[in-house]
Amino acid sequence: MSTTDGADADVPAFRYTAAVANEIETGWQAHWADNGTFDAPNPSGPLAEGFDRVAIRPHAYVMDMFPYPSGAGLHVGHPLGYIGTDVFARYLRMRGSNVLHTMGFDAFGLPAEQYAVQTGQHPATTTYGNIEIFLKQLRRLGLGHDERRRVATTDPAFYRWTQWIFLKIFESWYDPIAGKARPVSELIAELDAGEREPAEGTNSFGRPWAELSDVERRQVVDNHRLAYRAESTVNWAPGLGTVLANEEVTADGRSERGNFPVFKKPLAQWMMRITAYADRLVDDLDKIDWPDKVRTMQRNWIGRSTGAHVRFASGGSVIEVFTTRPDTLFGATYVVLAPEHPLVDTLLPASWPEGTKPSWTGGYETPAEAVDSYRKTAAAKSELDRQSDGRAKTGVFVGAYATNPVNDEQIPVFIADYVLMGYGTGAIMAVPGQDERDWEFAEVFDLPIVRTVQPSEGFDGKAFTGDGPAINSGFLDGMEVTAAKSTISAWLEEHGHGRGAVTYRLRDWLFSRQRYWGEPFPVVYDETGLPIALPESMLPVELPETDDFSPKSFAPEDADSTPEPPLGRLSDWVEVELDLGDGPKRYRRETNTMPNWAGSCWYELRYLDPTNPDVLVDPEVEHYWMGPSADRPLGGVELYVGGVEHAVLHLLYSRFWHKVLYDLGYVSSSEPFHRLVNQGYVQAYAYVDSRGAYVPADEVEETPDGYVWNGQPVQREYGKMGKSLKNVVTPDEMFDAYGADTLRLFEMAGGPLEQSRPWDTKAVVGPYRLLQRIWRVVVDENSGAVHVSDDSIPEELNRLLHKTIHAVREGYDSLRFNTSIARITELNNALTQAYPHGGAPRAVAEPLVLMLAPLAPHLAEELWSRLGHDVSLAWADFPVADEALLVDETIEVPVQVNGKLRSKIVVPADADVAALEAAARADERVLAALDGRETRRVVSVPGRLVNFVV
RNA sequence: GCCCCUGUGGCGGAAUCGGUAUACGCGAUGGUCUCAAACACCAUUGCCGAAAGGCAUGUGGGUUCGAAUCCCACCGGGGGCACCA
Repeated sequence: MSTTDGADADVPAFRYTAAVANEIETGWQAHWADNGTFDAPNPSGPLAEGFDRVAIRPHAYVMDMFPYPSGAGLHVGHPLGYIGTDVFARYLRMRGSNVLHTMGFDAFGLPAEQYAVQTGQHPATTTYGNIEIFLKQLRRLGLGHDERRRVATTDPAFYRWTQWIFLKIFESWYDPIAGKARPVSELIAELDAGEREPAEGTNSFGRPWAELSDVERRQVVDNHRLAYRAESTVNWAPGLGTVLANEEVTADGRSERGNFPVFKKPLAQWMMRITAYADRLVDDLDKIDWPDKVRTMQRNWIGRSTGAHVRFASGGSVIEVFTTRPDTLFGATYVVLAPEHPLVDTLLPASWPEGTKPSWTGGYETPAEAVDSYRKTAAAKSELDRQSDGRAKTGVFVGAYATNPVNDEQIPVFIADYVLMGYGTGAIMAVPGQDERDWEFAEVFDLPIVRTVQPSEGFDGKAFTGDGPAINSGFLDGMEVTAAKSTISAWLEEHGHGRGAVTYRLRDWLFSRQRYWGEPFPVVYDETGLPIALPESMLPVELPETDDFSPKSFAPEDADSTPEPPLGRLSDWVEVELDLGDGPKRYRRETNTMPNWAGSCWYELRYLDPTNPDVLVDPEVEHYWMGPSADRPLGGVELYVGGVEHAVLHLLYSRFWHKVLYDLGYVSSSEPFHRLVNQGYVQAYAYVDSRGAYVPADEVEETPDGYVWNGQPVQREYGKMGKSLKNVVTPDEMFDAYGADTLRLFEMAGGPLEQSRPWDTKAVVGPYRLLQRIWRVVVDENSGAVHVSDDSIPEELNRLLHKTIHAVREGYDSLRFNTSIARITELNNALTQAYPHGGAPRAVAEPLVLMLAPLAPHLAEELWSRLGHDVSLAWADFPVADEALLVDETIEVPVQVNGKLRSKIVVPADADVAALEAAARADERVLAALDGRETRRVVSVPGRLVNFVV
């Protein structure tokens, strides 16, 4: 690293060097901490001190996605977003807002536990050690956090409330009529009063509520809960030793963490009824200020499809299918069920009916054998197999026919693995004429194909999925798709053959994990085996101390293994005697723990009121910071910055929890994060030698012949920053070489926050020079004296100052800090040109320092103080541009001939259309370009340009 | 395959109300300072051309007095989804 050394004899004694920067920075960091500079007062409660000072101000909540405190510490890519929110928060504060900006730690979860297992230390020890390292690095960046509000999800005082929220969710059900969550106690009261019967699918006992036993009633109620235990097909990753949520499994059937194979396995697990919120989660996306990309991903993930259920009679049974194209019903030439569909067994005849095509039977003697064999093959197929066989359509006839309700045609019923039990009704009506998958299947099994939509002219494909008039469709003929859909839906309903229906791709959220390092469930089981919520007074249920915290994992491919929660080994903890109101009794504790997403589902609320022992957040405090407003109709955090990788994980789960809390009346906002920005990634070059091995990137030199390391040529690659690529640059290196302000400025100068950019250490000198030059405007490098003057500002410079203020504010407002930096640089360049030996007017120097403050706060504070101010500039007023000075008296206007630039003329700023044209016509270069030709048209736009068309 | 984003000098990027393309920075080149180097400072720097001028925002078309910006098609890069009926 070649940079200046403050002790170097040739360098002026008072130049801004890395050593000076370090001294200034640690000094101001201590000052801020000692004075609570960034403490944001709450309207009430323990953090209310000083609120009267800010009560009439606007307020803003600016937040980062909190980090996972890994053992590796930070590299220069990590703080990009943290610096961005800090700059914005500091700017808003200087614009007069009470700004809440803080940081916490998301510290439960797999990586912390794996790191602990590897190092043989308890996860608590490693986690809190890592948090210390992170805090040191974050502090050194000069982030203006309200440190009183810091939380860690692993702190019992924090997860007490994670457990409390779980209990609220457990004690709630979704009332589809009210369209919101309500307490289970109200459900029970309504059931007891006979005002309501159990919801469809929740009562498997075949008797009404009034005739059920107590235990049966408990089960019926449990089936309504938003947090419930259910036996269902879940994602089991033996290599991790835990089950996973759908969102944590990649498209090729592996775990997102660790890349282990994931198997579908029926297991009893805790689920969260996020599907009850599917509509609201989709609809509210339109009312929040998020990137389209993330909103699209959430919409796709939820996968709402509007269509209809249609009933096909088959023997004595009814097959209900879901379709988004009820208008194509006349073209339904067969029906397909998922192989696991429960109706299949009742449909099976003893033998193949007359006329069964040999290719439909799979070569088996009876339908039962054929179905049995097909099911086995399908079940043995992994996700990977399914993809690798090119999705060739397979299936088998079940030996039964169904009646198409619209034309009474008898159509065959198949099972095939291209129909999924988990979606819709697990059954489809196949319309090969309008569906590509159905077409392929029809070709394989030689099934009839009927077009019911007239393909557009020139269409030469197979299935036609576009819009067009209905054909071969009886009373629908001639209608366009939309009209045909509503007509047939009405017909189906009228004749009792179906009704409009909506289905979702979203599945309920698998909420239990077989890990030690997570929040214990506040749940016990009695002799019935049904869960019982512990009372609030027993919270937190603390994670028991143990050395035996390693997960029980298995060979990654061992699909037959079964999860074993580590807490299950602690029998003294699991078996417990409690008095839950009916005298002391023995109970068994729940031994699963919550997934690492739990804490991050609500931490934005705890920041607001981090020490409140009575409620998770004081409603007045929540309403002040997050309540709905004109700008934020659903409320929520003003700005939330984090990586796009959480688009359907954290950001979906936290919206769900927030909506439950909203329904139950604990918060006034119905969305947690009003505005979301995904910061880009800092990427880095890596270098490989001729054998393909990575060489240390910081030792590679660029020569005219290419890149060279240790005398040998190497190839440049581009990728993530990381140990394995030997290209990590740490903030600490940058602090040593340049100081934190230079690093902050450099990270923000690289482009808009959303944009990924390559790290280029040698470009860091740019911002470093800028800071040196700003320093030099205020401080004499040789004497150390402040050398600004009290002279008045020359007219031209004053106009530049105010234009700069205007542009810099625009940059800050729109999170395009790179443009703010460019304008600050321009102003400073003008100053150093005009006053090369000092003497710049204080009236320019001071606003310059203030404008720089959000980006390079330490240097700005230092200069501000040297300029004679004895109070931190953190709350100083951001400079305001004088509108009158934004427009010049004369302006330069381009003149074009036929759209080509031919000259520029200087005219009064208020020159009108005619004056502008006259001035242009008087210009010699314009005359030459016109060359005496007649102008056919003249476009004269005041303040913009003149264009002659000849 | 479908959907979304994106393409501007050697590099990061400005210019998004359709109105002077390339602000600002890095790098490069020349200079000042220095015994020398580094640092710092000053100047030049889209391409072709001696100049006049011409050509340039992935490619090809279109709309327009005028297009990096709007429309169509194609090509390249990144991301998401992937038998979801």
